[in-house]
Amino acid sequence: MSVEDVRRRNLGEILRRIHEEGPQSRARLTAATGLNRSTTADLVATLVEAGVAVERDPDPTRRVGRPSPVVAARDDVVAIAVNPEVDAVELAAVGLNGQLAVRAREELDHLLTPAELAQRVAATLRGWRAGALANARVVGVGIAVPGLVRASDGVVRLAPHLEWTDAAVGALVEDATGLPVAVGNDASLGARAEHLFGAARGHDDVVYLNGGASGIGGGLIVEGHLLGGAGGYAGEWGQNHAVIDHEADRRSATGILEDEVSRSRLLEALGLTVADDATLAAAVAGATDRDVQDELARQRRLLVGTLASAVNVLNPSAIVLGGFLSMILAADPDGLTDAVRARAMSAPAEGVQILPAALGDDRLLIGAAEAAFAALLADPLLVVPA
Amino acid sequence: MSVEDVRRRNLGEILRRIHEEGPQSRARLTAATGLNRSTTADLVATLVEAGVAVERDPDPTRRVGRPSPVVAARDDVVAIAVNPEVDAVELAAVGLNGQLAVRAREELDHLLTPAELAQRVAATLRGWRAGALANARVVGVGIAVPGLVRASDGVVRLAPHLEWTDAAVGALVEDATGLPVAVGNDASLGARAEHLFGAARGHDDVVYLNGGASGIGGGLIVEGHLLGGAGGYAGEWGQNHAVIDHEADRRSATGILEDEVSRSRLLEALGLTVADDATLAAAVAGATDRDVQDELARQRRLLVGTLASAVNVLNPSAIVLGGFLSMILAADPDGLTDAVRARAMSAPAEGVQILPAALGDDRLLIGAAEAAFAALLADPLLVVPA
DNA sequence: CCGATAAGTTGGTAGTCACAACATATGTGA
DNA sequence: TCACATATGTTGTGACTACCAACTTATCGG
Repeated sequence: MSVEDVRRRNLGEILRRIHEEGPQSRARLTAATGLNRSTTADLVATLVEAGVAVERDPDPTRRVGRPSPVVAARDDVVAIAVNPEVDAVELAAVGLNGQLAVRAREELDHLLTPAELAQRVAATLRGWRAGALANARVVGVGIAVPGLVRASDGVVRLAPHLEWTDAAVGALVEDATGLPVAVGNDASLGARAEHLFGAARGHDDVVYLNGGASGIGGGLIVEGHLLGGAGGYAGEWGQNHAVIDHEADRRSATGILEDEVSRSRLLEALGLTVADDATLAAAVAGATDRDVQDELARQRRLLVGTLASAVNVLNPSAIVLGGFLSMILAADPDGLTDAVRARAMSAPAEGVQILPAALGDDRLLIGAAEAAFAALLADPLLVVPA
Repeated sequence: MSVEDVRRRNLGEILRRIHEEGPQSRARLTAATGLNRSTTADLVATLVEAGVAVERDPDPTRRVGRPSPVVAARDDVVAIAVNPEVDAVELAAVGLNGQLAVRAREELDHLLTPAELAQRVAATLRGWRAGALANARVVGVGIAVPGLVRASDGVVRLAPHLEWTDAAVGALVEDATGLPVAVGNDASLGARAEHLFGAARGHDDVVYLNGGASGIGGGLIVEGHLLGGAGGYAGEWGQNHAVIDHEADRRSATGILEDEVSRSRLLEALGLTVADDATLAAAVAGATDRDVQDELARQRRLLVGTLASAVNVLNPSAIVLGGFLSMILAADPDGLTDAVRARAMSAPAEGVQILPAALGDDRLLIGAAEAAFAALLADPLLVVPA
């Protein structure tokens, strides 16, 4: 490590703070980083010069002393976030300030191939560059894929619902757009988003589980970092076998968690065939039917086993539940939390909060953009101005 | 981060390398760190001056070029490692070179109190300082406790076999010895030891499970770091509920993993009452009895479920099994590995190795010493010479 | 014995942050 | 309205660290 690395890190830390915490005064940055006033001023000037931050006149405060200028991340520095689904592709341009600048949902009548995805991303980006993003600087593309992703090189090993196997998505999109591309598992990126901007904000050790139509995915935040594992495949809770205390609770032959605790079984109990998450949530909240309550309780029991194990092994300070899992939580928040506390060891359990995910539909796009921003935050001067 | 931090880190990295990898040439350190020759020379000189490293004449090599001096960690810089058990206390002085300088086992006829442990550690240390450690510099004490430990302040929340509850072991031993003390869970420290010097050497993502007489403990290495969790309680696999596919495999009412997969059930199948690990291992290896094979197979089946879940969630590159779990592995290594591969998802499973622990009885002492050395390695100049 | 190779040694340089002294902007109270 | 306290920005200097280039030393092979 050399002296230049110090600057890289300090620039990165300041940029990260204004990115994650929003605009703030130079004085606050000085206090938070422990750097000298003069150093902070110099670093901020460098970030402004590099085109990633702006300084503006201080907000009128009611405090003595010389007002400190407010530093903010530029909203015209953006990452392109992409989330391919079975029946649509969602795209967005997310600013370094955390706001979605543009957003599009392209409905599909067929399954995408990876090559087609690359072309669509490039085409959409061309359109935006001629319009909404005319003056923006695009620093990269982040893609949230529902499947197993080797994060290191952006190869999708297996995405069953998209029917992709060993697809070099990262390389394809890089070629089509000319931009650096980060690819990640959708649930892992969702975990990152909830950690930075959602329910798990401020928690350094987080277990995140998301219940979607196609199963249960997850992500782990360990000491503030998204855990990837050796290959980048970490977080696949759904395929674990559930602990089933009473055989009466079993619904599937295998006992795979996502076969037992599932959105479709919940829909079935409600007598619905299809529903978006909002409709489902309302139906669950309004249900008084005994069958529905029983099914909710059954799924809750199995979920408790998984969460208690996670508490014992990982000792998180927060567990965040998204998708239909948050509805199971909402049906009886204290009951679920108490059950997990009772089943896990007391020391790790006493500190854990179980929370519903706070970010809505934007979660995956924000997470994907975050993956694309990672390089810029690690070294704000590396990415040269357009 | 300031320029001085750069030196701290570079000093720490060099000291860590010679500590973990053993004596090596300055040239090799230069290549490994990417630093300049002159910088490496300067840093090594600083470490020698600080009394933590020595430079000696190069080993005769058969290579052209000027020989490079060999840098080694000093063996007279030691940490005191302590492992309180139910019927004894094990103590050792472990050198920064990784060797055990002195070792003692003090048998007990009663359960220790935390205060008594502190007195014993202080007394033993006084004895050593008058003898074997007369010229050594003791930098700290590391204690491996069989129980839940809050690593931040060294409080043992619960150690059922020692009958300790909320015991401020760290503070007591600090007062008694005047040295900085690190306290950790025994299995977690064992994981660290196996990671640094044992079976998991070179693996950055490791799941370690140890089967002892009192249950199953574990530790997690994530990206090369020991995972502590929010409170420092992470790694308690034993209290998880096992996934029991066939009711015939169940032996306990609760289905708690360490009640099902247990050393005592193995002893029972073998018709033994007590045995040390070596005896047990020999008995397991030599057993041809059908009942023993059945019990081994049953425990193996349940262990497979736990390991497969760990693979899905954590995607480790190695799983290390210690204690009687390594005997279950040894009875059929390929069978266990194949079963885990078959049950876990294929992408994370394809890269995982399941290995027996390589360190013997010294594991906990080495892990405990490592915890005590951590401060010195983070900042080699912080700890002033005695 | 000489050339090739590899590495140690030395003196100078550049980058980075800290610090002190001074300047500036705001609120408070007489 | 004005002096003063407070908080912060600004500027120039200094200390620390690693890098670099040039030189020196040690070994091997022919």
